[in-house]
Amino acid sequence: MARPRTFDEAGALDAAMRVFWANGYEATSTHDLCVATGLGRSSIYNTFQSKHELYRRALAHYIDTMTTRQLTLLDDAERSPLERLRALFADVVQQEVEVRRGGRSLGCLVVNATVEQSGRDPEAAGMLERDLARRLAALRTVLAAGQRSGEVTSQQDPEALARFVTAVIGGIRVSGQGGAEPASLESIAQTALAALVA
Amino acid sequence: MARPRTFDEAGALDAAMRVFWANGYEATSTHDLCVATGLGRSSIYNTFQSKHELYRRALAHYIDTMTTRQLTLLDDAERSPLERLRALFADVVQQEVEVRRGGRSLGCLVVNATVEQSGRDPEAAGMLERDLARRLAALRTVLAAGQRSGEVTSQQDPEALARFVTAVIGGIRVSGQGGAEPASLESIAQTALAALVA
DNA sequence: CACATTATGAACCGTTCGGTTCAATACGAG
DNA sequence: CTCGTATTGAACCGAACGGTTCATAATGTG
Repeated sequence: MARPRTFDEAGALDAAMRVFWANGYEATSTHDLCVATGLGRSSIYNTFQSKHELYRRALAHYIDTMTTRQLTLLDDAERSPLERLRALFADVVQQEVEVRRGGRSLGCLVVNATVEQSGRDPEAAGMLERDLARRLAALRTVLAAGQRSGEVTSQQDPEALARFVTAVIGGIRVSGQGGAEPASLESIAQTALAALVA
Repeated sequence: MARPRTFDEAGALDAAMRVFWANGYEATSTHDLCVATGLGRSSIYNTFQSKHELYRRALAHYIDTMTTRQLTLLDDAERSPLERLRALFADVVQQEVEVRRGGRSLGCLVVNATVEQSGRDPEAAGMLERDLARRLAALRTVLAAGQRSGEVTSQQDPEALARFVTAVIGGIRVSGQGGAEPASLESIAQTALAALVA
């Protein structure tokens, strides 16, 4: 056969994802990607075709990890709908605290990409739209279940409440990037949750 | 004396602000700034020193316009605290609808700068921190007044509620950039407001 | 052990970047 | 009218950009 790779493609993708997450697309140079992944330029271009394609795959990798995790929380049949929502908020806050560097969080790559790229890169915009649709659908389901069981307010329909939850989560992410303390993020989540109870 | 300017510095600054708002800092080239302002390179560098300094001034200009407008709404002695908060949310939603291009909003330059620059540009981070502090202070005041008059829930202290309002506004902005319909943004604001009433 | 095949790093490519220089120009004060 | 000053656009600068080329090195297979 031929000479085998000496690096792990999945590991390189994960490293690239973290660079895009921390710096955004435009501020990340191909040199940055080489340093972060430990690969040479030709290995990167051999494996991922272009910076843009690597970004696409990094974003897909992030979405896959993050949304899978959140949908798992929202589908947890062991908990009541409200408990699942509480778990979702707790997960978001915890994650914001975990990715803190120098007093600020890195936020969420999905939010960062929405802000930086959705108006400029139709391909990224499409990925973000499909991801949002999945998350909204899962939220609508759990919110509707909560309304049926009487735990969740019926003052608005599940679609509106799902949009609200999504917006608050995005707001928590931006607040974390703005330097808000973990306790502040928790209180935001708590206020949002209180708004959802019947 | 000497040869006078043929352009309006304030107008050029406003045009530059819109480019940074739409494209972000990194994706905006000095050529883009020349086209948007109608100035030549030397005029831009004569007047604003550098791309970074022009960004700083553009961000300051945005903050000045936006926060002044919001603080005016929050300080309106003619309205009750809750009505002021309602007016603030309405203003945010209306603005998101107004700056829609190609089905998505441009969001808010303050949010965009927080996401793109706060972890990378300490000067921008400082401006954003000071602006956030001003907005939080105004919100605390009106929320505390609402609690005294019984309009606003006392389940959380004014600081926590102010953080919540700020987060939801940021979330509305990101949702607008993600392509949410105006009606969705309105329902988010409505849900947030409902969470604030006693 | 030799071959076919792939990975790799260094050197290279044209372009664009942010920024500067400079000669030509335009104007108000004297 | 002239002089000094400031503005302007075009030409220019070195550096960094994303991306390619290519000679070299490394390997499983026959």
